Amino acid sequence: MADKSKFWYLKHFNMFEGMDDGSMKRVDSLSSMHTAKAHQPIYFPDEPTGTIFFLKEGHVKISRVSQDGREVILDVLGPGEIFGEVGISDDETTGRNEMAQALDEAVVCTMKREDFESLLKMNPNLNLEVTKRVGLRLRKIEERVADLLFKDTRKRIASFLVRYAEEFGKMKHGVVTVGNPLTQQEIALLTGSARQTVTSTLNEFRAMGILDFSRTTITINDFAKLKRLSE
Amino acid sequence: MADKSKFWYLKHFNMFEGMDDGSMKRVDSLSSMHTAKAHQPIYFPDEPTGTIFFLKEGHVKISRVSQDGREVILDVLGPGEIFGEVGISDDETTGRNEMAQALDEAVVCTMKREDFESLLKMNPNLNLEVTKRVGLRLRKIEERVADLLFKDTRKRIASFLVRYAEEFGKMKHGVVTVGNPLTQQEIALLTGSARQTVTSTLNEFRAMGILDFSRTTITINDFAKLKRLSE
DNA sequence: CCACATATGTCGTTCGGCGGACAATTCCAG
DNA sequence: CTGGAATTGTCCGCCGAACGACATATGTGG
Repeated sequence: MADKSKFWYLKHFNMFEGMDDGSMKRVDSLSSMHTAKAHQPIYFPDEPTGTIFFLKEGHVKISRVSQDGREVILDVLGPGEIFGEVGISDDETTGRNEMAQALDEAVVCTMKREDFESLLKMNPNLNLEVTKRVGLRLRKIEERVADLLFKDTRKRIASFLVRYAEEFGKMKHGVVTVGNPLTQQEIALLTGSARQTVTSTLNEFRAMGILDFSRTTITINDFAKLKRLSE
Repeated sequence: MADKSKFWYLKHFNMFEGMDDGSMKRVDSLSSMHTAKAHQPIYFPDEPTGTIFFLKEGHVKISRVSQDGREVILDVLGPGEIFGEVGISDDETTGRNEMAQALDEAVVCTMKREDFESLLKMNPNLNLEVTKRVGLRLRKIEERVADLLFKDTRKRIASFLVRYAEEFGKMKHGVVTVGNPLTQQEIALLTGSARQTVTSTLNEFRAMGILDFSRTTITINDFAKLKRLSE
């Protein structure tokens, strides 16, 4: 799984590595740390303006709510990811209807966008690192668009499982285990399908011996087969 | 249309502005310029090396082809956009199955990724600018995912027209005109619908007096109404 | 440890819209 | 100007999968 190793590497690479002590102290003084329990929204009332978040531990879902109250999950992020108004311009067209919510116990650092930007200007390597991460996220979501555009529901769900496992899973003796903070309803929102369909598809995959799952964990026994089903 | 002006501004902002002469010369020596006629590919799925492209004039579509030969259009880019392996890591998991193709007469500059990266390291402002652009593209595509996930075909097509007009259109006396290098087939690929559905939806909109169109141009008479239909 | 909330499982109906078939138009090369 | 290629227009049958209804299982707080 050459893909994965790269992805993993990038994600877990400490962004602030290689910074001189002075800058490091500056980072420290400019950022503050927060923790959030599962299902808690990650938005801190005191910081309405552009804020950058660094996800240290746990998982966060980025979602959007439409007028009629329906939710769409745009992305699920893990440790090492940056979110918030990364690289977005000055006024906040943002704040609108996007929200971030902890999926499990999550630890995040926050920093004002202005501060972050000035930090970036002073640290070219850091800046490059950020660009890479955002670029990676761009790829990830492009992949998802491609899925939505030309795969049927079954393939999309398989595809989701593959990518989710590649991103967050742990491989052991050829079996991939993923701790799963997502409900089937949420998987449905991510894959653009109905909750019931997710249920039956998962059960179908289980019946085929491809995977096993409980509420909290997914175990993929036959990764290759799952991958085949997703294409 | 506050949104648009910002978007427009960002896009047309000259990335290399504010660079000192030395760097400017370096940019000049490192990049080369190419032109492509309509339908000409700019790079192919297989293309191995890391190259960055700057779109100076014209429009380019970024698409992907699946095993079974079907095409998905990931994005349509206009002047000022960067594409290629922006911010992607060292080895190229990339080259895979993505391709770029000119939609009309297009002018692009190319540069090797390594050169570009070293340039970025030397020019923090440039780097920040790149990050912003990529971030903007991330937003754009997130918007599209949201559309695909909770709008029906009709709304998606309306939504596409709105965004397309906002990005590339020219407003005059309350009427928006967009030169349109896309075929209905391509609009279908972008919105995740069937060509026939695009045809009839466009005609429906025309019958409603919302817009008018020929093969080469779309004119939107009632932008507000179109926007309402897209939500 | 019990009650209630939340999550998962199953079934059948309904319908948006995909995709085939074919006609009509527009475009372009020769 | 003319014939063929590409694009657009129209009709409709069929199917995937959304959604409602309801049952069961699992977890959580009082």
